[in-house]
Amino acid sequence: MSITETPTGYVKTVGEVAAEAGVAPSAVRFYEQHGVIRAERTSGDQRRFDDSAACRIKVAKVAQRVGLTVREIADVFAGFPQEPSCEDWGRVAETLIAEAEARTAALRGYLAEISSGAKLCEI
Amino acid sequence: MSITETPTGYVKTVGEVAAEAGVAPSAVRFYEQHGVIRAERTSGDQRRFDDSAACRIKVAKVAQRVGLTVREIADVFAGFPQEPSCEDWGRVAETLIAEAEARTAALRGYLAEISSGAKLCEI
DNA sequence: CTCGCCCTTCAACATATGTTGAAGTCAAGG
DNA sequence: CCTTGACTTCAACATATGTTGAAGGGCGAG
Repeated sequence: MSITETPTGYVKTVGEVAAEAGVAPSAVRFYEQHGVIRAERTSGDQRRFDDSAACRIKVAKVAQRVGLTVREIADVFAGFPQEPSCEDWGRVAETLIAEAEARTAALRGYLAEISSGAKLCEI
Repeated sequence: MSITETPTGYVKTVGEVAAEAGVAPSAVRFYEQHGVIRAERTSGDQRRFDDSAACRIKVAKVAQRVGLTVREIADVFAGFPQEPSCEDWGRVAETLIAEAEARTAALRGYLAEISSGAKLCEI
């Protein structure tokens, strides 16, 4: 009785997700291998992604720009539902922004220490 | 008439700078190769760094955490005086913080777009 | 002047983040 | 059914960021 066909929307191919996310197909496979996105397989062993895949990849690219590794990004998405709600995205957003701000704060703190001539600026 | 001996304070060895900055000597050589720090050479071809070297490296490490590449960090230090004043450090600080905040803003903007259900969150 | 530690270069290795190409398979349109 | 384009895996390559080890040389203390 359970619906086993298209239980969720795993319908997009590698190429479609790649085009949507603005990256190469090889990058899509890379992100899947590293847990940033998830895929089901067709009977012919081809990957099928849901709609959130391209979105996750775009988030990953922006998060990489603030210094998060692919591993760290995958961790943020761990336990993320297949079909995320806007609230789910909101939680991810908070986590990523908090991390970015923590790193910026570390930078700012260290730079303040130096440029105020604290101890490192004994030049 | 010009003073050619110890024109500036290039007196620290690779190992000293490494210990001061908390990195491996190999990393110090790496940063010099990539323009983050500068060295003079002794007659015996050994590197000698000034006091700002360890400081630059520490800044570089923190800047890397917010996503800047070594190349980008070297660019920030391009044209930086050998013997930087606190104002010089202040300018570097402003540049780095501005870049970090720009990247965080990009992350924030993209995430806001998604989690508000704008167009990407048509899940 | 010699001893030992730190320095030198260079090549190989290691990890992260991908890209490219070869060889073969799948799937959708005619 | 058959062609064709997109898919598969796997290995090699590429760049960034370093580390490690070998072979040899400098420099300061005794």
